[in-house]
Amino acid sequence: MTFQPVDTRVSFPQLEERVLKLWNDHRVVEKNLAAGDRPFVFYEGPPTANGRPGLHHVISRIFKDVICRYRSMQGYRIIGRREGWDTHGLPVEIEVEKALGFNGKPDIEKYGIAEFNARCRESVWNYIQDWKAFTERIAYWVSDDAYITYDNNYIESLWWILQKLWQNDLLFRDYKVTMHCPRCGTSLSDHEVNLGFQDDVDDPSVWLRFKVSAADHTAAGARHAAALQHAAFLAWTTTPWTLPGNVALAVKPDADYALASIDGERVVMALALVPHVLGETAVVEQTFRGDELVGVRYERLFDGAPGSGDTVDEARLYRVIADEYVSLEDGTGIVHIAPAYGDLEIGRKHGLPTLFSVDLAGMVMPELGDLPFTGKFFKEADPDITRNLKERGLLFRSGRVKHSYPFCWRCGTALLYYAKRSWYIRTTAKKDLLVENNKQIAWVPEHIREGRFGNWLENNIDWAISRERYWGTPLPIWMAEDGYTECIGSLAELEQKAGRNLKDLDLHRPYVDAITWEDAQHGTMRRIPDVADCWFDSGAMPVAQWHYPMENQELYQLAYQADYICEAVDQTRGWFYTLHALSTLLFDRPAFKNVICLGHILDGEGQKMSKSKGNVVNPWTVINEQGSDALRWYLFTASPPGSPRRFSSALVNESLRKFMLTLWNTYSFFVTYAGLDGWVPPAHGVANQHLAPIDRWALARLHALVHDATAAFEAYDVTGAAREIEAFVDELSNWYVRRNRRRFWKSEADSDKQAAYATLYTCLVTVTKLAAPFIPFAAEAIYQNLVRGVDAAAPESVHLARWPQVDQQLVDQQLVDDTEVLLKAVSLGRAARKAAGLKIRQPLRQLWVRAPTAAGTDGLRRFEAELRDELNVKEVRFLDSSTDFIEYRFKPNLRIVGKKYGKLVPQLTAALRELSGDTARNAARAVEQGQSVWLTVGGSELELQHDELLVETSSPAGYAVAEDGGVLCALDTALTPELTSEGLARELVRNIQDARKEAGFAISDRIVVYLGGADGDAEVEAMLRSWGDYVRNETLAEDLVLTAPPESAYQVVLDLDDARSIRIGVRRQ
RNA sequence: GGGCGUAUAGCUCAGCUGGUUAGAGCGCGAUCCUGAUAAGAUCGAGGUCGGUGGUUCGAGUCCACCUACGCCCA
Repeated sequence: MTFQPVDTRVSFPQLEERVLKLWNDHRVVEKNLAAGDRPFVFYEGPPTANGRPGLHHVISRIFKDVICRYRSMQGYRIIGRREGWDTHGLPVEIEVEKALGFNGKPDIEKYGIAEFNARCRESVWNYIQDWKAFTERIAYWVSDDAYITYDNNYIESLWWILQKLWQNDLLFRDYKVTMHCPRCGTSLSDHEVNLGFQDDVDDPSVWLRFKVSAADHTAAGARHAAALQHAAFLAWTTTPWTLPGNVALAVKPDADYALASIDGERVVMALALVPHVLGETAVVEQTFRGDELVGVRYERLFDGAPGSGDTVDEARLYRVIADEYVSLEDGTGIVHIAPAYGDLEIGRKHGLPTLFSVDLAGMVMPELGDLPFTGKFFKEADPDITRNLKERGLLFRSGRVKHSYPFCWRCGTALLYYAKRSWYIRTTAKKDLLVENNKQIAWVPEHIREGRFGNWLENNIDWAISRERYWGTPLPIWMAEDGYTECIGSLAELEQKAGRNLKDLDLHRPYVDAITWEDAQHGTMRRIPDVADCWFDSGAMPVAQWHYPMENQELYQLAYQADYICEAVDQTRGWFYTLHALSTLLFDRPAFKNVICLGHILDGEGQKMSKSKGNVVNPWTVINEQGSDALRWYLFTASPPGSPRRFSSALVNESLRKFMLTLWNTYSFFVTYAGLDGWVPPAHGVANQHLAPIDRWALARLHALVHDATAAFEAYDVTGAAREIEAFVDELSNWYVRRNRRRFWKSEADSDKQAAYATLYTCLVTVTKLAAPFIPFAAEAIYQNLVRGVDAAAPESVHLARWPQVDQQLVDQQLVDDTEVLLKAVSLGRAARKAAGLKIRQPLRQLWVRAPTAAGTDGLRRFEAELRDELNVKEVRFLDSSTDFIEYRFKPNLRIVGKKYGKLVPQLTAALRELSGDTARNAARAVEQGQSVWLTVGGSELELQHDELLVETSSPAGYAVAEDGGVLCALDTALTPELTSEGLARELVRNIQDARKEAGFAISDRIVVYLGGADGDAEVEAMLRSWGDYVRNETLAEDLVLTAPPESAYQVVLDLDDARSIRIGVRRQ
């Protein structure tokens, strides 16, 4: 039993296809979904399947996936890891309308709701095959057991929720301003309204007098009523036809208002706007703060008409209110409020009634009384209304204005802002709890909680839930002619009302509309025609996905709150909100505990990807070329999840090369040599005492990684965890493997070699498990070979294996830190060589090295062999302050000193700079030994602690030096003939190796080497006398011949200097 | 118009509660190292840390305002 050979020229897309087959053959997904004991609850935010999956779906699905995989490896059973499909709503209807060539609701009604809804039901599955293939191919592991929002069971649960809200007085009927087309007789969606905005629409612009009433001011306003007698409020509007709907005037509470006189009359308006509106001749008599005017009553312009069935509280009408929403940008700073035609929110906030002036056909209502413009179309009534007001002395000024205004995209008629009866969920009733519950949620990125989401909750308004549409969850509200309503909470209840079996009833329109019953008191009960906002469908999924409470009561007890959800940032006002709102309203608790909120994916230029721009990246292209793992890794590591990211396949390629291939090649290296040696992991592991220091380092580093990656995952810091893993793989490959290659090559199978194998094996297996949630395919392939290949008892998939645990025995932070200093020293040594023009191949006599602290230098001592080898020196010496050939420089450790000495810092820095010679050396010694240093600064003596100083060293003469952050490497550059000779030997070896490789020889081929032109060269001959065996050994040369190579040998030329060269030939034995 | 976020090298990103010479990877140039590697190392070119002002001994970091972009809302 041994490992399968691994090709370094791997094709990840092909490998992934093979892994998919393995998972299918062994039903791994199924087993994984069923595994675990402790519950971990995940909620799937349902996408709509009526479009092709794109890159943004990849990112949200893999961020969902990675956390579930991690938890699963920790032994959790993931509840709710299933598909979910959002199937209702206007976008679906629009698609179907487009396909049928329809032009709005009348076309649909003519076509028939039953047939139309049947088309909608089909259309949501247009791309389901794409979705299924895509989901499998990116390894998003969910069960097929999807919840579907149009399902009867799902709808029944929604009814239960609605009834519960109803019972708690949280579902109510009130006006809602919609954009209404008077000609088509229908409300338009936001989307439709946006289609029909026109700029530069010519409209009237009128300034009006609202005369202060003689009496009946409320207490607050009464104080100033006397001063305001015979004055009028000035207000401005571009829609005179809304004036009969006026119920109040609004001022800005903290703005200044002026009582001004002009041409003998007294008017009230915002002080700041007086010069602009009244001109220079106006005289300000008195000023008030806006909120001082609250309650002042004024004379109505017209008698508006209440909505049918409404009773109007006269006392609340025609008074000044104060609201922050009032702007001083234009107009007079006093705003005419007509809730029926756009100011409904403010009306509700201030408890104002709603009065109408025109009907749904856009005609001025006869209820206003006998007026010259009664029965006219609202736009055409404007001049008549203006004239009427002028005749009554209420018009202050009039003109025309150009602004933007919405028109019906279908028929071009000016739209009406119109308050219609609508159904609301009273979220404001629990606003404080919404805010409180949000504080319990852990958001990634954190700022969403207080920022975007928190703000949204602070400004909460009631949720308008009804839609006058067809393809949606029918609201289960039945109403009698007299307005009596009942809310039905289940199919059983409806059956009881209807008095018959409804098991086969499709709960959608129009079928449900046909269910009526007779109420003894109120007569025939009919369903209201509205359907629910489809955000209600998805927001209710925690309940409805399980058909609770009709089914799954026990399951629901586990799954009533999600441990984790993840969607893109646009869901803060969408799904995140509706989940949160419904959970708080129904159960007083947050719906989810942790949430990752993803930024959007942009194209390479930072532009939003959209079909019209043609810059949409098809995920399949990337998956087929670079593989799902590479794409996943890129998306996990490239930037923090909450940031918008520019996508480029070049960067996916970088992930592939930088991480995937580094891991793969390390794995391949291991398998190659383990295969040659027939090495398999020993049953009882490797005894600790056989581990080399670098093995201990690798294991200490590994367990630090396990700790850090686990901690990052626990904080839902996916990117952090991935970046930790990437850093480790890099060090494993470029330090551990590179340093230890010879231990794997050597022919003796001693304990040292065993230790190397065991160490590398442990690192690879462990890191593979850590990487498994991120790159499920490659991790599986590696695991199958390294673990399953030699241990039939191991879990059959890495995704069924357990998450690695930190082994405290192996943790050694000191060793990890010391190695970091070593790596730094090695890097500096190379820099020093580079600066002196000395190749690494040329051995040097001596290296001097020091770390910033004595302890650091001691840490380096244990790596003397590594330093010698890496930097190719004969001897390593460690510097301390007793060495007198270097100069010391000092800087303050600002992090500590800055706070302590404040303004003294510049002088202190200067004083330290002055230290030199023996004074400096003494100070350096003191710092090294942990003693304090006395220094004269600004005339007084300061005692500086050893950690308040940073010591740097400068170059001794005759040495090649590099220094950074207190680490110093100094190389003795003097060359002896022996050193030169050895350098030449290594140069020769390198050239012969190159020639072997270029000639295409196998690693184990024995060869003959010809050295043409070397015969008689004293330097070369001397070198061969000392180093001939070394050269033969390294290059597997049976023979070194000092003659020109024959034609049959592969040849290269090694230049010794300008005049001399060796013609090297290699030939297989 | 409001809210939130983002802005650091040609590109993608680090930069902890303010602190020492602002870093990494990719790309570019040069050199080196290399019989696991599509890799690695060193050096170099490339930064007014979006702008202006402020607080501070000291600002990429904190504050204010502004600009551009993105998202959401109006």
